[in-house]
Amino acid sequence: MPERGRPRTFDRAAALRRAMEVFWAKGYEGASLSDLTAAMGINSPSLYAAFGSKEALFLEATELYTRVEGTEIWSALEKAPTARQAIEWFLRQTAKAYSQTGRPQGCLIALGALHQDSSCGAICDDLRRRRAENREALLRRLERGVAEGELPADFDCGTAATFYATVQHGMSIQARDGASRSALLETVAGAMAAWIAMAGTGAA
Amino acid sequence: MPERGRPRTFDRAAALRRAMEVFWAKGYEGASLSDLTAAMGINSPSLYAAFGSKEALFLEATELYTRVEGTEIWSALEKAPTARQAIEWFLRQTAKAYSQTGRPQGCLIALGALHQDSSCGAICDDLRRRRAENREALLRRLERGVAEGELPADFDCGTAATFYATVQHGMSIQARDGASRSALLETVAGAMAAWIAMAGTGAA
DNA sequence: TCCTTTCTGTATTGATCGATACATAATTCA
DNA sequence: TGAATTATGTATCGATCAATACAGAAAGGA
Repeated sequence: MPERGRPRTFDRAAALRRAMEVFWAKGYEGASLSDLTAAMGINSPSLYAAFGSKEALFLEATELYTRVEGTEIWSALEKAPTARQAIEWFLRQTAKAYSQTGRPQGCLIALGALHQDSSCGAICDDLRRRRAENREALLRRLERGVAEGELPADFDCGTAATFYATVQHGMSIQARDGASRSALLETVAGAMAAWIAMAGTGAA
Repeated sequence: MPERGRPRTFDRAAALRRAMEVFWAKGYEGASLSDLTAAMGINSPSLYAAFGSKEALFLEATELYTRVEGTEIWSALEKAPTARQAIEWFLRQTAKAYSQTGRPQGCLIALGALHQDSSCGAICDDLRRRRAENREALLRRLERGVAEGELPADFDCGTAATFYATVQHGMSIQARDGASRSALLETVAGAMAAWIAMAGTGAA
């Protein structure tokens, strides 16, 4: 069923990816329509026809970010054979992703919109929800470790999930400050040192 | 030597404090001149006469924040008898400060301006410098712990300072997400668990 | 009292914000 | 081929941005 009317002359998916990069680098409020249209290679009427509004474009961009940029970080959680390795791989992939050159540093979900009082309530709510989901994913993996007997029954999964999620948020700010990969890995080393004490299981 | 000309009719220090609270809640770019003048109870010409520009006002506000709001957090570093207690008090004071009601949550220095690409280069540089100073303060306290024999000679002060500074940054985002004090203290507990492994000294 | 200096309030500046009106171009359907 | 539909480019909308011009008010110095 071919579409009616004049066909679109730009690649919607490619334009969305460019928009994601602009939001990633500048945040929701810091990214102006001029920034977006310039990066996307289109005029504002095309943007509004294809995406609806700046807010809707941002929500699509974060969805793309979650689906594309976060896969290596979060798939590590599932692939790792133990909870301990899951957390360590998760943090190491974070350090790697946050220090890659040629793209914005840190995480769009963590840094995209932190000041609720502005006119971006829905944006802040969406990012907050995604951050909460990240903690939930950590929590589930830790609880699996308890269920499988890797971790003691009294292991405090909630505390550990909160802690590691918070460490990852901090790494976004660290990365924005220009931290090298080795500096980010120092944070990982510190966070994994906590594991030893929390789980009572040594060995590196 | 009395001042020439018509005297100012508002309290400059009180107005600066109001401005600090607005920047704290909304960030540098999110705080408009209208927001600022409304909170300060003055008109924009008075703001410019007294502070110079929005940028200069922000720099004064961060200086005030560092001097007033951070004292309990950073004085804990010096007062604590051991490096271990210094870090723990530092984190506990952070959890307490970041979860106080009736004021913005999280840290102005950590959250005030994270997107450099905007037109706020000097602002971002100033905040980044202050964040680096915070890590340096942690580093000095840890090195003192080594010098005093509390910590082993091969204790990696740099890694630990980076780690704890990053945890504090993460706690700002956690606080912005509405985390309760007990949730922030979970992060503190996780971070202090790392101490046991890093320093090789147990006991709570 | 008059002059100088500084602050205050009103009104406004040019620039930029997010979002659209409108005419034209390009396609499908009948 | 003509009508309907959708996209594009130009040009612009009212609102808001940070920052000021200007005239009047309130002080000290002469």
